[in-house]
Amino acid sequence: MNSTNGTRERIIEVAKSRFHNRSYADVGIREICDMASIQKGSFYHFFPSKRDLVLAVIDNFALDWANGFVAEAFDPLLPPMERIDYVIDAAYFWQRSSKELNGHIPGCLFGNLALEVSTQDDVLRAKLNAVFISAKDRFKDTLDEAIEQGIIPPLDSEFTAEAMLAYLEGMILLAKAKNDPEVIYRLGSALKNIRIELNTH
Amino acid sequence: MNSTNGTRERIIEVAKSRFHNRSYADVGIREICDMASIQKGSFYHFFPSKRDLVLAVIDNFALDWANGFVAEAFDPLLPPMERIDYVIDAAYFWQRSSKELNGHIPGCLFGNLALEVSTQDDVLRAKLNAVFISAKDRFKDTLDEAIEQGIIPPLDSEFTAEAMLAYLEGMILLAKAKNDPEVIYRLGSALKNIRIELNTH
DNA sequence: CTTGCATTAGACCGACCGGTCAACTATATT
DNA sequence: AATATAGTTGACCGGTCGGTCTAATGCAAG
Repeated sequence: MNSTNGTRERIIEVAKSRFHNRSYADVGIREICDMASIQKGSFYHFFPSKRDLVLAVIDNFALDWANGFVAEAFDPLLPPMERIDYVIDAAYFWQRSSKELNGHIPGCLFGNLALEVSTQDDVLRAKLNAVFISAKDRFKDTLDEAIEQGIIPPLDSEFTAEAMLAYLEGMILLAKAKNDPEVIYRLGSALKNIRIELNTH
Repeated sequence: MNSTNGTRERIIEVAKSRFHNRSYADVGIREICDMASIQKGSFYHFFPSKRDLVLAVIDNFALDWANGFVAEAFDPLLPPMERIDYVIDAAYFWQRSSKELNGHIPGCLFGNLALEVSTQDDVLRAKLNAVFISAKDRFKDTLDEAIEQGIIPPLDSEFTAEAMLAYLEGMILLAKAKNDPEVIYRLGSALKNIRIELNTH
């Protein structure tokens, strides 16, 4: 019943890597097929269009992410604010090792795609936004826990979580523009001190 | 001696708008020529390649920026920390009015381009990075002034400035992904409280 | 009026784009 | 063994890509 060769998975894996290291528009179906050692016909057997592929890639990568370093960083056994430091560490080491492998920083796939396609495809944009929302929620839960335990004074955990995500994406953007992972290392310490007070609106 | 028609300037203006609202890869020479009401021959008379065009667009936009809202926001007559608030206001109103005009948030041209091309073209990346560095320097000068006047406690102004820029770009990224300028409004208040202490390295 | 140069026009190029299609093969079910 | 179906092949499609080229303009100086 299950595909034996896992061709579909191979396509997604190749596309994920290519999209992440270059851009959605710059990577063609032909190239993806070549790298997955298949023919175009096979590709279109599994995906109706390039757009459907990138949709699947986003799902796949969001899952990787959730099960991978996000699960590690937001480990409930860690003290809440240490989890936030862990996020920085994970981002730093990931970008650094990517640079060692490929010579350049790929940045965040979701951030890259969001800036590339948001103005052109609202469905894609919404899907990317959903990933950001779930990332924000992780931060929010952590902040709520820290407040409850009296580790940090009360704040607007919803907005602060969003602000932390913004700062994280911004650091990665700047690191990519500099092609220097150390940016994340240098700026990371400020992440957990970001605060948005309650009732300022 | 000077070109009368300003064809070159028209090309840059059109390209700037298209690149900003869509993406570098997605906008073709043909489309730019159509919108500038010229033929391909004219385009290639002024620009050897599409890449040279985007280089010129970056220069042009950086100048617009420096003379426009950056000059306004970093007005030496304003109290230092108010300048930083002004940056947020400017970003917010700009994105909001762009959305009213086009239905979507274009984000920051430099951020968009940086994420799109940084891994593919090192010269382009370096040019974008230079724009970010000069933006960071504006923040740094402001912070140094605020410290000197005793308005804020001493901090690492270089890194804090970089962190502020990262946060700004991150907010814009998230706002674009949500297609909602209010993100900038909501999160903006945290910008001027970002701090990176001295000697933490 | 002529020369010379900057600018413009638009046909044209090969390459590649995303996508289609009919034929073929492998595999599982009956 | 026969059949159905999932997977695969590779030729093919119209269209667009970035870029070239030649010929025709406009215009200013001699």
